[in-house]
Amino acid sequence: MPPSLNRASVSTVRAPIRKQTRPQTQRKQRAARVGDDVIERIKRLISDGTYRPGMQLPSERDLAIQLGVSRPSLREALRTLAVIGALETRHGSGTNVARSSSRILKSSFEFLLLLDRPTIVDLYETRELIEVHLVGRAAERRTDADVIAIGDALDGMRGIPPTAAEAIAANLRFHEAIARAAQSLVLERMMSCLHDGIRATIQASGPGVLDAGMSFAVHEQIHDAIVRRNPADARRAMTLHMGMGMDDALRVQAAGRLAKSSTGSKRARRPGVDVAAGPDNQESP
Amino acid sequence: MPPSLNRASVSTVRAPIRKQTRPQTQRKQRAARVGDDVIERIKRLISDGTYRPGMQLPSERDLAIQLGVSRPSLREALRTLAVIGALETRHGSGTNVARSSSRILKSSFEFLLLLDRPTIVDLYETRELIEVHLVGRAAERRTDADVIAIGDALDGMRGIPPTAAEAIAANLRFHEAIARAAQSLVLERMMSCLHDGIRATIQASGPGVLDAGMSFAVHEQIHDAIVRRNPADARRAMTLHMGMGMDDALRVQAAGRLAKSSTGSKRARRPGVDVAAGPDNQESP
DNA sequence: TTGCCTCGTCTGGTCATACCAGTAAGACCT
DNA sequence: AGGTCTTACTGGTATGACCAGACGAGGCAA
Repeated sequence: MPPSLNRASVSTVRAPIRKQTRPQTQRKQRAARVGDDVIERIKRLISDGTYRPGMQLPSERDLAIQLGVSRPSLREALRTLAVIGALETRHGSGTNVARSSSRILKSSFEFLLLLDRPTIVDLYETRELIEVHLVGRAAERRTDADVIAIGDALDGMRGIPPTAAEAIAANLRFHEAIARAAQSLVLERMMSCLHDGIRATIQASGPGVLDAGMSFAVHEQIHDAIVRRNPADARRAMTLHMGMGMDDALRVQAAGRLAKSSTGSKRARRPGVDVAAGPDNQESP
Repeated sequence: MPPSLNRASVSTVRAPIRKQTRPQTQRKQRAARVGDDVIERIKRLISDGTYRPGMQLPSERDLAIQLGVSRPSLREALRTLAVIGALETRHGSGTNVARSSSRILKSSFEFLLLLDRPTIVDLYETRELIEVHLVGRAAERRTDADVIAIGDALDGMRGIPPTAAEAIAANLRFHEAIARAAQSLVLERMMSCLHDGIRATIQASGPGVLDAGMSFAVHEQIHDAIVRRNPADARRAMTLHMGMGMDDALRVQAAGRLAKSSTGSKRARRPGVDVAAGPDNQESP
C-alpha cells in the first residue's frame, strides 16, 4: 500500500496540531449529523433575515469557517438546499438565496410520485380541486395585467394544432397566468407540481402530452369568464376542462399501455398506473 | 495579501503531478454537476424498480464505485435525498429507500414559507379548500377501520382542555385519519405540510397553537357526518371548523404581534405576517 | 450446554487537502 | 482610452484517512 504511506506520515505529523481543530462548542447536543445541523442553522439565518431572498452568501470556505464545520460538510448542506431550490449556486461567482420558491417543491414532488405512485385519477382529481378553486379566485381578484397575460397565452394556442410544442407551452402559460391572478401562492406552487407530475406520469406510460386534446373553446370560455369577473362561470368551464383532461389522460395512458404490452416491454409491474419517470426538463421554447 | 501567497506557491509545486488525476471518461457531457447527475441516476434506479421503497442500498463505498463517482459526491446526492425524505440512513447499518413519502414535501415546504412568507390567510384558505374536499371524500369512501381511527382521535380530545399537548396531538390525528380515509394521497401529503406551515407561522408570531380554541362540538359533527356517510354535512361542518380556526389564528397572531411590539422585539419587518421559523420537531408525546 | 460479553468489521459521518474549472475584475499592453 | 490577458477569486470534484455507531461471530465464564 504505497499510497497510504505518505498520507500516514503526514497525518502523524499533523496529529498534534489538532489541539483546536474543533473549537465549536456552540454545537447543539441534539445534532447527531453535522449536515442537518448546518441546514437548520442556514434556515435560521434566512428566517431571521440575516440572509434575505436574492442575497449572496459568503463563499463556501468562509461560511465553513464561520459555522465551524469542514467544507465538505458545509457543501452537503449547501448542495441539498440548492437541489431543493432554496439556494442558487453559480460556478465561479457564488451562492445566492433563491429569489422565488417556484422550483422548491418540484424535486421533492418527483420523489413523492416515485415512492407512492399515485394514480393519474388521483393526480387529476387533485388538480381539478385546485384549478377550479384558483380560476374562481382569479375571476374575483384578477387585475388588468392578469387579463393581458391570460389573453396572451390564449393567443399562443389559437389556430395551431394542440399537440404542437408551442401550443403546449402556451397552455402551460395559460394555467400559470390564471394561478398567478388568483394570488394564492401556495396553491400556485402546488398546481405547478401537479402539472409536472401528471405530465411525467403520462409520459412514463406512453407518448402523449398534457391537455393535448383540449378543445380551444373551453379555454376561451375560461378566459371570458375571468374577463367578466364571473367566478361561477369560470369554475364551471374549468370543471369541464379538467374532466376532458382526465378522460384524455386515461385514454393516452391506456393506449400507451397497450402499445407497451404489444412490444413486450418489461416493467408492467402494476396494472393501474405506471412508473413516473423524471420530467427531464421539458422546457417551453 | 498573505492568504494568497501560500496558494500560489503550492499550485506551482503541484502542477506537474496532475498526469492522470481524472481517468473518468464515462462522464456524460450534459452533466455539469456530478451530484445532480447522481441524483438523477438514483431516481432512475428507483423508478425502474431496481431499488424499491424499503429496500436497502449498497454501501456508500460500493455505490460510489458502481456509479463511478467519488464518495463525497455520492454522499452529497445521498444526503440530499435523505434530507428531503426519499432515503433513510441509519448510522452503522445502512441506507434504505423510504417506505413512505410522508416526510417528503415537508422540508421543502418549510423553505417555501421562508422564501415567500405567505400570509396565514393564504395558508388557511388553502387548508380549508383541501380539508373540506377531503372530509367529503372521507364521508364517501371511509371504511370501518377509518371510522375507528377517527373516533379514537376524537376520544383523545374528549374532556380535556383543547390547549393540552395531548389534545393537540389528538386533533392532529383526527385530521390525519380523515385525510387517510379520503384515500387521496397527494392531498393528504399537502394537508400535512399545511398543518406544519400554519403551526410554524403562528408560533413565529407568538405563543399559540393550531386549533387551540376549537370547540369539541364541531369535531363531533364532522365525525358523525362521516359515520353517516353524509358528505354534504361533513363539508359544512369542516367549513365551519376551518373558519373558526382561521379566526383563532388571526387572533393569536395579532396578540403575539402586540406582545412583541410592547417588549420591543426586533424583527417586525413585515406588518402582515411574520416570520415562519422551523417547526422544530414538535412531536406528539 | 448455555448465556453473556467482547471484539472485529461492517455501516455511515466527518475531515483536511489537493486540484479542476468557471468567472470577473484588474493590470497591462497597444 | 480601449481591448486583451492575467490573476485571484468563486464553486466542483476527488482522495484518502479516520471517527463512531451497529451488529454478528466468536470466546469465555457460569
